[in-house]
Amino acid sequence: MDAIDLRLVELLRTNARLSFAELARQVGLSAPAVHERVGKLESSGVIRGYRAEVDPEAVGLGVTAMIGVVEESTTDADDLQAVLKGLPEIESCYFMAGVESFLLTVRVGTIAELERLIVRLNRTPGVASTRTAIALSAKWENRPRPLSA
Amino acid sequence: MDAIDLRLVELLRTNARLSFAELARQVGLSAPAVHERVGKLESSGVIRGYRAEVDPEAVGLGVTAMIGVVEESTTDADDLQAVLKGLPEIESCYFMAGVESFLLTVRVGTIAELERLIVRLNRTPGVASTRTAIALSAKWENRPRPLSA
DNA sequence: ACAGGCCGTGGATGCCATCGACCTCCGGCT
DNA sequence: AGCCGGAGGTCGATGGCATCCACGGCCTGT
Repeated sequence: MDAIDLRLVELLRTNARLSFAELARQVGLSAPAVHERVGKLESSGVIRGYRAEVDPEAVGLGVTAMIGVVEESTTDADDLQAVLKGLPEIESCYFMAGVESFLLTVRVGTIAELERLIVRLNRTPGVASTRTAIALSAKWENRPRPLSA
Repeated sequence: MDAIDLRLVELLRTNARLSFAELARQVGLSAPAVHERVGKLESSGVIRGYRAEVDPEAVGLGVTAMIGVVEESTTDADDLQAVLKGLPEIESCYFMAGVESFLLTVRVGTIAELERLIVRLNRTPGVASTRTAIALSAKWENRPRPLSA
């Protein structure tokens, strides 16, 4: 993980579809060398995958919300996590410090769908309560931070 | 935006580095046809870009937190948003319903860095107060939701 | 019926991905 | 010091891919 690897990560973070030849030009190595480095970054888990970033509204997921989940004290967080994983509306799931054990970012098509999701969450065993905040708009999301280090 | 477009979006969302030839095989069209469709999806804004997903710890950003920002009533949200945009630690920024006008997801290397960021936020004009919650771990992030519609 | 636009296909061409052979540097051992 | 082995690089070759272009079929409105 040297400076060139970091540079490759940054380039791919900004545009995951750059060709190896183009990456090679940017970092001053040959294409096979870059190919091998990127392969190692992938298999070592530094690069987890490549995602197209899509306008959520364009695919019918215009409603974004954050839901804090407080657990019942009797239950196991792992069990609850497993249940949450089965809900496709949950885009991200963080285990948090604080009263709310989980913070979920959720993407649905309509407010009605959000309501159904909240009801379902409150009914699932292990959930004591939820608190949801609705995003009116995303100013920006998943902005890649310049990697200086 | 027909079923084939949706399929292409879903494929690229899962693996943004698929070749046009491979996409073509998956959807049953020719490579040039797919090339043209994807080009239109990009220029119409459905596809915003392609991002490598990186293990944050591997690039020295092991601390994730969510910060709610409540605005002073006298200030303009746009001005505050502009200031926030200048802080590279802020990965995502949502304008929210509720007391906290903005919800930020933040990525830093150390707790000390987080502390400095919070202090800076509280000092910026227009910010009345902040509330931060620290993520102990990310169970999953930016999971692509299967697009059935 | 027909003209025009949209969207597709197929072929051609130059670039790219990827493999293998080899080179170079460096650290550790004899 | 000299040697050995490994890591990581370059170069050249080759097969596949991206991309341009000409062409054709189908829907739609006249």
